[in-house]
Amino acid sequence: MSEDYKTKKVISIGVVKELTGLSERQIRYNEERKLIFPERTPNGTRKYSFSDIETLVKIAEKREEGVQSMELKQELKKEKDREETEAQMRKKMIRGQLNAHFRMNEGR
Amino acid sequence: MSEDYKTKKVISIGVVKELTGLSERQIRYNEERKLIFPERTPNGTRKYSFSDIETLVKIAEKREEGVQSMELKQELKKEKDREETEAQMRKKMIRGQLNAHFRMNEGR
DNA sequence: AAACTATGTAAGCTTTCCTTACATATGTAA
DNA sequence: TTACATATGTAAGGAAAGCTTACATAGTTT
Repeated sequence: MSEDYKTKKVISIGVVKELTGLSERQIRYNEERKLIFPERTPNGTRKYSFSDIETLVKIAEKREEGVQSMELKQELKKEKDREETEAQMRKKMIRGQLNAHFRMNEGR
Repeated sequence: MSEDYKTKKVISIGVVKELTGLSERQIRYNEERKLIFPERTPNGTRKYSFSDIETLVKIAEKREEGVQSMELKQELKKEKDREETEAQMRKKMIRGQLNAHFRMNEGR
């Protein structure tokens, strides 16, 4: 069992609708504008992750403030980049610590 | 958004089938035997959590070893009790630490 | 004004899910 | 051994959920 409950795409549109309060139309429209990327089962049913749901909620909030798709896309991209950079940083830090560790125990 | 991705019941039976490799028949049967407890939407569609899926996999493994529902129920109950006890313990420990903390800063 | 954005809604169709019921192979108990 | 219990398959018929396409519309941008 894969373990990443947050990003695994297992939720169908009806539940997404429930959890976000958005209409199916709105949910699909956000896909059309390339703001979310559900997967599809072999027969065409869309599957979303909890992460997608969070993104949808953020989008809906922004849109209420008048922000539109193009800008939202920029913002989401920036956010993703930032997250990835942070993940990279963490990785490097761990590697650094490991290196330090092995240098310490070097001539064991 | 509630945060507990592992226990939130959002997955329909088709996906559970995919993820576990069990037949719908088997999945529903385990419910009949009171080994899992999916929720229902207002219209009767079953909704499972990742946690349910993990339970189903455990059940399937045990059954292959010839263990049957009655015993499985006992085992699952024991496991649940154990988990709850552990959660309790953690709570108590935290409370203990908090108490200690406030005793330390007592006459502040 | 023309084009674009965001959303609603309807039609028609396919897929998914539900319940009920019967069949069956094994295992267990009377 | 006959009878019951367990675990699973499968089929029928119906209801719910999902999909695409298309048209309508109120604002916004160009």
